Amino acid sequence: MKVKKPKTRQKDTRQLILDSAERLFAREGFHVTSLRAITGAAGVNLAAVNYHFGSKEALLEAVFERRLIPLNQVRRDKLEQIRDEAVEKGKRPSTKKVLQAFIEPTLRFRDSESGAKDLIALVGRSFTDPDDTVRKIFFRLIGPIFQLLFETLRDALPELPENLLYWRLHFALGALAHTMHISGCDKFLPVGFSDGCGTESLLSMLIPFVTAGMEAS
Amino acid sequence: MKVKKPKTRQKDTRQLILDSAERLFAREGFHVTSLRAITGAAGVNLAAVNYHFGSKEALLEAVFERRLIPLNQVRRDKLEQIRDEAVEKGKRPSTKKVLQAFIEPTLRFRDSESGAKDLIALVGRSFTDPDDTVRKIFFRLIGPIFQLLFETLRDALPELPENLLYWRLHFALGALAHTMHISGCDKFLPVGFSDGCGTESLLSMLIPFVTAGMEAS
DNA sequence: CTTCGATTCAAACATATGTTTAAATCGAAC
DNA sequence: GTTCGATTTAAACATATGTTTGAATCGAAG
Repeated sequence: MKVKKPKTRQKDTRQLILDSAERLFAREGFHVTSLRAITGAAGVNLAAVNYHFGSKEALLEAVFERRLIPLNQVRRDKLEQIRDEAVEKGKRPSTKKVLQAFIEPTLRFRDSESGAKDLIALVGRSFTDPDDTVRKIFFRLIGPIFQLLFETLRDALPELPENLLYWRLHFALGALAHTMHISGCDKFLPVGFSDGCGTESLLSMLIPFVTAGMEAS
Repeated sequence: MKVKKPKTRQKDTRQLILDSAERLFAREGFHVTSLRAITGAAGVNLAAVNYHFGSKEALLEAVFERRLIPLNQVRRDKLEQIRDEAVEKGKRPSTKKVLQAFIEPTLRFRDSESGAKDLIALVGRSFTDPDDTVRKIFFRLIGPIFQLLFETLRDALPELPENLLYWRLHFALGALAHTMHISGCDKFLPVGFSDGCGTESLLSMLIPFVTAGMEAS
């Protein structure tokens, strides 16, 4: 018989490792974080990582997937809903609503579970991580939802040349990634930035910013 | 005799190490790049780094300083010129001109010398580098010019609440950092992005974007 | 209680890192 | 040509890393 969880301890160990790795990968970086640091903080044996995940790289993949797959589902649903609504009404979707459909779940996700903030900060940085391992795993998970966002934005702004839309989206994602990362864990917040970095406050500032940028004449 | 007179080899070795380190730090990251990789690519002995710079950390500092100090001087001059002009005319500076004064020299710098593109990409990422060493060195060099940019922007948008200005500037810097990094070296450009990523083209897209975001109602 | 596969554990492994050392080499001033 | 300080060089050093191993331990089924 293969399965079920006859043991209570297995899930615990896997979960403890994932939590600890998520936190440390986000705060210290993937390569700088050692398996000994992860297992030490998690209170499990060093070999547990390779037993349960196979390798450090596979652990990173699991850290990403655990939260990014559900988050992507939410973002996809919202984007498709906006698309359907537009088709139904025979109108183009509003730029602001499209951006909102992507950004809101992303930033709100920070408050959903403990540790989610770290994952969001990690994702914010993975965009431009110099490490090929990190970027490859990241883009495999995030690529399709970006494609959908781009296409929905094209519906909202059909008069914009595609190349310009492409780059403006990049500017917006840069602003979002920076926000995700800098507001993700305290160590990256310079003094004076602590005010008004609650999720709702950030949303009320970021969405008008990127909307205006996207629609700039 | 195309060969330069090797009167003293010191400058040559230092220069070779700086060039090689700049390239590798930008493309692979600070911690992932080993001194052996740097000296190997530079064709100098491993111990030369510690002899000429003292440590790997001091080498990173030298890599930053070599280009960032001159670049900061240009940005400071432009910003102060805009400020003086505004005072002279008794008007507030235009938001677009302020942003332009900071962004234009930054992106144009990419084309100034070979290797500058790598440095710009490295700077773009250092904003949110998880490594304390990198961030500490970076903010020491970049902090004062950011302060000046913030103050000049406050002159341009005095009606904006300071906290909102703070965060909008952060969004703009996020867009800039992302652009600096992604357009800095080819390995970070997904397919399809290669078009229109020349400096002038980027400027003509980025400056209207961040200006509109800054001035959003 | 015994058995057996799944898990945990301490130890070892092979390799890579930044740094140091001490001898060799170079370039010019004497 | 000799001398001397500055540089280069190969080797060693101490430490850290991801991974593997084989025995110990655990939990329930027989």
